[in-house]
Amino acid sequence: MSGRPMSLKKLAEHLALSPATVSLVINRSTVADSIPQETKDRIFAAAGKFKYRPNFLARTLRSKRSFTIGVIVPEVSDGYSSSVMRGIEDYLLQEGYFYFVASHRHRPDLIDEYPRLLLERSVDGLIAVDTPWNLSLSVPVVTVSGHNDVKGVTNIVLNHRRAAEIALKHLFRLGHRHIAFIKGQAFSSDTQVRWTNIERVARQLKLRISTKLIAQLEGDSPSPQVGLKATKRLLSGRKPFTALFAFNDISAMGAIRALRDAGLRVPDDVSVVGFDDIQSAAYQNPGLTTVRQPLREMGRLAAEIVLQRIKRPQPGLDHRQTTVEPELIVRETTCPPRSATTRQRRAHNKSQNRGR
Amino acid sequence: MSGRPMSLKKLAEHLALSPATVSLVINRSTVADSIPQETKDRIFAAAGKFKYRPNFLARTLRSKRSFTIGVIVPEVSDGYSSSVMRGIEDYLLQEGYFYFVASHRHRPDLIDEYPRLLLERSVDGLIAVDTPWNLSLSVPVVTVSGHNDVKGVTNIVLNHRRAAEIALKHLFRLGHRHIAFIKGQAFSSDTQVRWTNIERVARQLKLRISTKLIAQLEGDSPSPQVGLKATKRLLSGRKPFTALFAFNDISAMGAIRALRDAGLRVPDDVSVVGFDDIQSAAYQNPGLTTVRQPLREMGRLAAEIVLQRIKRPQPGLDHRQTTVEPELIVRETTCPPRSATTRQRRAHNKSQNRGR
DNA sequence: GGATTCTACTAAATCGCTTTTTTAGCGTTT
DNA sequence: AAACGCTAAAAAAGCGATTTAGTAGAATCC
Repeated sequence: MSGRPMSLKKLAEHLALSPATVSLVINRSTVADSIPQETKDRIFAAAGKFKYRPNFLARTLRSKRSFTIGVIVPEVSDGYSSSVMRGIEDYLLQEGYFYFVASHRHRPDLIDEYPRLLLERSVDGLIAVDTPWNLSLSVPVVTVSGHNDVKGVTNIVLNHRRAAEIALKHLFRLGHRHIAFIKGQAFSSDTQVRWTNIERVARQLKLRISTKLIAQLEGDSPSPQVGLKATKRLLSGRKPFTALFAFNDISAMGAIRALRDAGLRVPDDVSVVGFDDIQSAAYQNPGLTTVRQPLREMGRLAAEIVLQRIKRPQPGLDHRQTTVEPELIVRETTCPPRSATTRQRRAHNKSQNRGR
Repeated sequence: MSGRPMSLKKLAEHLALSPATVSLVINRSTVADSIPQETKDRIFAAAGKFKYRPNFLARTLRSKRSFTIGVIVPEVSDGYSSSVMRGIEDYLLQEGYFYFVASHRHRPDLIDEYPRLLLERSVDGLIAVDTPWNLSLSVPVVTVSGHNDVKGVTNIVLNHRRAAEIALKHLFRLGHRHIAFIKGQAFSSDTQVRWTNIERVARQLKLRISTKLIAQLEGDSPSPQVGLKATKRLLSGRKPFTALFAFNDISAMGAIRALRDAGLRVPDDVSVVGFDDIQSAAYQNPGLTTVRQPLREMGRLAAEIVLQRIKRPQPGLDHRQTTVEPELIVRETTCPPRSATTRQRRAHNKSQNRGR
């Protein structure tokens, strides 16, 4: 009917009140305490009748709160980010916030640019997922799997020590002694910590990691292709292995494909352990054994923390870290190594026991 | 240094010019044509020096263009939506737009509420992915896989006739005559069209579809679980089938799991065809044969169309439809039916040929 | 009964920009 | 010399809210 949506001014005019009064009442300001209930009722009734909704931009411009969060991810469609986003969204929308998504695909220029652009759009806070982060900004920042100690940034990280432990111990107990590894790409924020912890746990288990059995993911495609290639390099190294610990589920899927293509059976000839437990991991054939990261919970936690920090900024407890726990999900891609290796295992086990 | 970011007013003051002049020059308004280059240079120099960036909200409040799109999806982490979103994002960010994401998980109240909420946030346009749509809004709307004819809404749809054709003909040529089907959930916007076209093509192929071999997905979980359950129902019907055409890849994965659990081999005992070709389809073991929807392209197209309609609204060509083509991706979950069935197939083929 | 405190509001200043309308000065026509 | 048309810029009116400071009138206090 009317040209454009009802504005505060028109509503006030209709009520024969000033815009100030209407605004105060609608926002339940304490200043409006003295206004009689009758008048308040009139205001709410009119607002309802004309379906008055305050103009979001005007309100934000004035009050400096946009109820908007910026989410920066490497890639929206890679299973990892989207699981985290699911958790972020759950909480954010429920709390009346919306969010912008920007995916940088590991391009340094975009990693640089997006935070600025989002800040320009007055986001109240930022969540960065699996993205290297060094910026200290004027709004709260929470990273998921970020490892830099930056002022004003809260990092949500997995207990990587424990993750390495449950995966390696699982393989070790099954009898594997020749384990190959696929490291993450240099740009992934988890690559470094993950590897450091694997080395540490391996030392503790007295497990020797052969440099010939380490391959690194290369290229920024989010597809299993990169894992396939890394595994081919491993295979062409001609040093045998009975198990493979991949950097993530996606690369584990590529690895399995490469192993099959090479005529090896999974898990009979080579056991494979993935990382993340993305949705499709459970529905691989065979089901992928993997180290589960509680991605959705991590996203939710990130959202919770960022909102909490927006609502009441704590000057003291500014930058800190929150750790979440991994869980080993044993499915069908791991089993004890076969035949020849079995004897080897027994021998190993003996010396192990003696060592204790 | 300075408390808050440089504003137009302060910049103008520093230049001893009025805000109006500075605004006009910076926005390259034709009104500023008469202003000498020297002055313009001074303005740009100062803007650069103080890193002046116009306040986004103020600008939007005034000019009524937010350079923001709302994207409504059922679920951010389900492979389908995220592939589409990838395409949407590619184009949008490249064109200087940002987008809000809202996922409704098929809850009718949210499907109702989000468009309003997004409009309140002054989005310039809306993209709805796999979401039933009846609203005619004040901004351009583009749906991906929406099938309602609504004023002001452009639908991007797959050529479903062709999709049914390539899938069924593939199975038919392999010799399958007893094909089971998994229909989509009632809330999915493709369910109806997809099924209508399957029936049409089946008639054309003189292929009888037994009602006992139709199962419908139930429940709104985005996991393969629902496909698994549907397949179990199919299996318990005790009517044998040699092939299964699933509603999507996710349910196909669940179906494969159910078939294996029942001791049936895929594809030797039962061939399976999926739909969508989400990322993980290629990396299933065996690789999933599926009808590929160009999801990313559909997203990109949606973004292109919505921006185009924002930039120059065409009163005449308002609501229309754009069709994209499917492609059959043959991997490893389909093969001719076995032994007993083979004879059957020969017989069938003969009568088929005679029929022509 | 004058001062003080409430009550019930309103005025007006922002927020930071856009955009139409004016203006002031100067050279050119007719 | 009055009228006109440029040029170069400024004034001012929004956009639609929020929020602080203020005020008129009634009630209360001493």
